[in-house]
Amino acid sequence: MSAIRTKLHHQLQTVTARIPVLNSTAATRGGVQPWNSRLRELANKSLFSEALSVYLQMLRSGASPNAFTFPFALKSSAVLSLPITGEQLHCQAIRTGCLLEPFVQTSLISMYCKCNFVDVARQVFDENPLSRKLTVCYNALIAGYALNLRTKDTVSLFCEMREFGVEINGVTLLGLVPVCGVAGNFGLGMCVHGCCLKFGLNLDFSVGNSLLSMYLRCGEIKTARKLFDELPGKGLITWNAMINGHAQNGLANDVLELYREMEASGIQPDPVTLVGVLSSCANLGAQEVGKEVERRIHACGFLANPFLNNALINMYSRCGNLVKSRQIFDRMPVKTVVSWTAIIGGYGMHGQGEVAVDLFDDMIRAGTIPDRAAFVSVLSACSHAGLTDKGLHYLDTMEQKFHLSPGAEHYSCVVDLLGRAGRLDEAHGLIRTMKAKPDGAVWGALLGACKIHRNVELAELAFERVVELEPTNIGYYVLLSNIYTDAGDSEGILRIRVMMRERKLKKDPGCSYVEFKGRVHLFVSGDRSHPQSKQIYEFLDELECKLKELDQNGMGVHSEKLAVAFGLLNTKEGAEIVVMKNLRICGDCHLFMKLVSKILPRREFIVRDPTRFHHFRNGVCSCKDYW
DNA sequence: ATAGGGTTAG
Repeated sequence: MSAIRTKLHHQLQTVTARIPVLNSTAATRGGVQPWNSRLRELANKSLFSEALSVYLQMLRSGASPNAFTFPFALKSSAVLSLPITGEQLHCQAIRTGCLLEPFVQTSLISMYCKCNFVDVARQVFDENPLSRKLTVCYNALIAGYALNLRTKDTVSLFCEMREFGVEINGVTLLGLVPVCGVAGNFGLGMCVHGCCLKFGLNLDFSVGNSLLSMYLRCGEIKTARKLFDELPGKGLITWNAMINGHAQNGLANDVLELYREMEASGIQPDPVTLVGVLSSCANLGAQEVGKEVERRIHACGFLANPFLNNALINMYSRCGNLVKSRQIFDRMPVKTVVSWTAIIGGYGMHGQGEVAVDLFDDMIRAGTIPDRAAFVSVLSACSHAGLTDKGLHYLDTMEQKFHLSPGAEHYSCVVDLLGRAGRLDEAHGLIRTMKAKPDGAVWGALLGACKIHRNVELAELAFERVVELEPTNIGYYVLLSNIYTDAGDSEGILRIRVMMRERKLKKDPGCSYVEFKGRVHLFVSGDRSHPQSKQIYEFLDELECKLKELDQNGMGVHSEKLAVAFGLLNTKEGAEIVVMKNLRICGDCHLFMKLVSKILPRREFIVRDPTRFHHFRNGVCSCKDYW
């Protein structure tokens, strides 16, 4: 921090030399008032860079800034995160004798906080005794500490405020919220909620919104819902907090429902709303809802919003519509690393690893610096497409060229990569020497590779580790059990079964989702609650009969494939995507789809299993390595 | 006339 301070100080001195010395004649010549109203106008319209250039024009014209000028200019440099400009303003406030004005003081503190110079803000706060009498100054600094997640400083300042008897208002409590949303600080959040009740601020519109997002960030969905229902006025931000909070907790179906509720309540969504909805569509494979959102984006004129475009690319990629996602990507005038990552991930998921890898190289040529997430997408593309050496090369590049230290999420891709290629010892060696702590996914990837290459000994070792890390993940028990099955080791199978019983682990019932006409239908194995389940089962029986004729091995049809039947039943009417979640990727599932496509050769449908999409057209699947 | 807070993508 002191190094940054020194650097800033140096810059401050150089710019101070360039600042024109203001004198009274200059000030009277121009008159500051018209400049101030122009500044206010621009700042109110959020045109902050324009506001700053107006400020510069004002200086050039010879007018002297006064106490009404600085808050606007400081807010502009805060929003644009321009600490150097902010320091210049600080310096000019000193020269013009405006520094001790409460409004200027508060704006300054806030500006330094927003530019991540909280300690400089603290200095400004400490240097002026007036600060300790003003709620607004405390509020600005508390919010600054909280945003930088400095829990201790945030809380001690809040306590000091109470000790000195400075008035606490809604904004004070709002400022505290960011540190409450961090895992482990939930207790603090409860205290803040308690304070809100104590000060009678809990029904304040903004405080309510803030508490809501705090609970959602902590994963306290039920508490959030209760608060939401109690809030007297629900505005755009209330709905946004709710929708995005649910989206981040992976509750995609609830998001779609909330979105409908929001529309019904007559509140128009903004880009922030739609980003959350699109991310849920991506997770559910709900392309129809996604398309509806896209139409809305066009209608509302949000087309230029980069957040929305990235969310659209992600949604179409994950829903298997690579043509659409590529179109949007190509049309984006400014592509960020997030845009590239979304499109690379899309191609990677579909087994088009070569395209993904080429795009990654294009990105680097275009001068975009990849971050850790971008490397995850390219490494996983390599592992899906079997581009072993390419993947190893990227892992190397990541460290050597971009100075990013790979995390467990990167190593799990590379272990998968080596494992699939049969280089099990190298994969094991990598785990032993990797710098990050191996997590369940890393050992799980090795276990999966042992299944492919039938290595029981290494599988047992990997299983031991993975079960230490994720003792309740049933998938790994099933995987080892299948390895024993392949090896004909009936004792092994029994051991796993006993272990699962001792740990009270039960296999979750298989379930699938189907999107149909903007609704996502959930099917659980053995469940007959769907209103159309009678027709679905009849259709399933019909399918099964035909399948038996074709299938000599007698694979049978499980009820967890209900969703597939439902999707096929409605294909004529537009069910586009059949999402098969939690469905084991085993031979019979693939065979099932193959047979279904023979029975229904003219239907076109897409099946998504947990790792990729399979597009069936005229009885043929587009995925090369599918059969 | 001027200050402090809450919701966004991979």
